[in-house]
Amino acid sequence: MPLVVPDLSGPVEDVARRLLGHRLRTDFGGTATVVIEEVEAYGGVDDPASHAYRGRTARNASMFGPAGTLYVYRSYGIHWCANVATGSEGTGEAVLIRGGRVVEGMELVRARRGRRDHLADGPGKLTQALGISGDHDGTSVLAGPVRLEKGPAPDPALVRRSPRIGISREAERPWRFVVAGGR
DNA sequence: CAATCGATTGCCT
DNA sequence: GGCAATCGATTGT
Repeated sequence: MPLVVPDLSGPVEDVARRLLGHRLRTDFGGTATVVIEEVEAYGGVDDPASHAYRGRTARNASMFGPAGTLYVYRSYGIHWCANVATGSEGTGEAVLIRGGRVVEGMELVRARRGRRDHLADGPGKLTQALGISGDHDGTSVLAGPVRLEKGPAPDPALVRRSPRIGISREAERPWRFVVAGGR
């Protein structure tokens, strides 16, 4: 019997890479699904680039939840960014879902985004495409309303690894994974 | 209590 | 390629 639930155990950078090819889906107001093509891993209190670095706070509490807990935070006062907590409860490790390709609910996504392309090729764009907001912070991607589902892993030859984007500290840690042809 | 600054995006030149 | 938009958690006085 194959595992039907995403495996979120193990080192966070391994989980991040594993999430490539998985799907993120929402059903409210219509169904929209994105295949994940870009992710970044963030560690817990030992990772200076992570929101969890300074310990548990009101904002980042979801990062410290059990694996599968959705951590949604506001970025630049405008956008929402979605992460999935991984590892053991209390570690603060999470994977930032940075980008993907819309495979279901195309017209719904286009309406939400107000444009016909570049629908989910960035963390803020992806959350807008799926209708994810702070309301979903703390929910589990294993139970919905925002669900993570297993999908076929991409060709390993197409997976690129690079430093994380948009951060000032510990920028050299190569914990960003992208499927080539994506961003 | 006031100041600071993003794990970004989209429109401008 | 440059930069404004926008807001709340975090940090400083």
